[in-house]
Amino acid sequence: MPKPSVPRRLSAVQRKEAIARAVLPVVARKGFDGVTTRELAAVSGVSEALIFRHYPTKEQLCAEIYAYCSHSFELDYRRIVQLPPATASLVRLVYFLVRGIVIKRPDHADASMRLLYRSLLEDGLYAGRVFGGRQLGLMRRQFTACLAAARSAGDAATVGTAVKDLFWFCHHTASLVCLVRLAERPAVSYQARADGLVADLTQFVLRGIGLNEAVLAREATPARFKAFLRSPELTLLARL
Amino acid sequence: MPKPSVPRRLSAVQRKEAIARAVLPVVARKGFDGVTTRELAAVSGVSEALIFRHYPTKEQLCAEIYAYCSHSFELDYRRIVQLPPATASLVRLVYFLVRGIVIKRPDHADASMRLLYRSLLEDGLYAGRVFGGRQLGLMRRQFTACLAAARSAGDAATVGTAVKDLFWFCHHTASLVCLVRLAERPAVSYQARADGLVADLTQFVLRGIGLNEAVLAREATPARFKAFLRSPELTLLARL
DNA sequence: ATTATCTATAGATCTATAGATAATGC
DNA sequence: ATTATCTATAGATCTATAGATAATGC
Repeated sequence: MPKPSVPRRLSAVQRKEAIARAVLPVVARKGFDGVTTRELAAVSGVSEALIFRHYPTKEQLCAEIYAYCSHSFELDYRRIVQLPPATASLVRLVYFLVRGIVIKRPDHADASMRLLYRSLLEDGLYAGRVFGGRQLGLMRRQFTACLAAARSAGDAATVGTAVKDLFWFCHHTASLVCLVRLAERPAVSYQARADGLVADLTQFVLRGIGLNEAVLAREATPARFKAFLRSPELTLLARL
Repeated sequence: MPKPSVPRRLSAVQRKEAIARAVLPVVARKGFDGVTTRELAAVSGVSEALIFRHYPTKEQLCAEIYAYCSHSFELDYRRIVQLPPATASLVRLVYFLVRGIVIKRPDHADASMRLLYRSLLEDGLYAGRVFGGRQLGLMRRQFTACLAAARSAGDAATVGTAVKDLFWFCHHTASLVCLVRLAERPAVSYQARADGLVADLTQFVLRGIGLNEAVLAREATPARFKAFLRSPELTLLARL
């Protein structure tokens, strides 16, 4: 827990946000009931009294964290979403989706994933906001358009499942890998590592939604994926 | 919270287990830090003092819950695992795996899923025991044998991903659907419902591991799945 | 003069224990 | 006579507040 060396005097708004930011990872890791206000004060580098000055109750502080975090989920998917609807775009989209979820990110995004899963074990409100939010909504729309294009190009089998559900299945597969790896001692040890795992997962879900082997061999190779990482869509990853 | 009407006097061993059983769903739902010993006493129908007589600390009681629960995960997969290694067996296996995870079960199994996900957000020890346990180990071995058979029969494309990882991907996809539906207000609303969702998921992961469309059309239809439910493997579901 | 911050502490709650009571089995 | 169970309570901890102090901006 990083303790600010000199607890400078800040303006009310600055301090309020500083507290939320400092507290976020701890609450995400230990849960609302798992931390004490004493602890929150310690990681914020201020007294408990000051925390209660900015947030009337511990509960409201935690609510603020969720708000703060769902804002931070506002990622820059624009470049991905602007690609023309086509099979190739679908592969990119899914690759970035999977990679964004699986690859270990800076502590802060890590915390937001924890909050997400924690929310699912509780009221599911925050998770509902994230899953129903603008970002994933845009992704899903693009996914739908691309899959339709892939189907009419003969690149994907038309399956009975609703496209919406297919999107979530892709999302879910990657998400549980993320969750499994959040644990102190990862609960499953995969054969593949890092980029290999992302590649395997991407191929798995692309097959799952019906893309045929010929397309996969052409568009969804590790070499292609590597190339994606050097393409402009990369900006997305930096913030993810 | 069901309160035992007449708190009969039990033998030490019986009471000790009764407490663990009574307390399990509450701890699973609210977490170790989210419940108080007062609450645990209330749902157990005994005094706090009696709980501390049987379990020296709150922590040890919770440890016991995990032990108790991981034992309850010992399911009867034998029938599934005894099927001959073949494409048809693979479809059954995956169907039962997915259904067992997704379909809402009696409260108790629900609780064990919650503990599982909770564990992943913490030390991952319990999850590691479940994932590395005998049951899923047997499933995985059968999965491997069946997939090999399917491949050599020309029913499945041989993909680059390790078979072990493919098994987990199947497992994961279903697991996150389970998690999403554990929340009070389900965070994702799928187009498909209940059995339809299970069928869609099963097809999704079967495609994911490389089974071709011809096989799916033949072996993985809703009608087939329905037939599975009337077959002897059903005993598995009752306990799952 | 205003406002951020701290120290000290109240009041509630939580885990755990001590000692008393009541049910069971020999 | 033994042992399961309860009541009452100690001691620690936790959330939240009151009132004092110190830094900033006019």
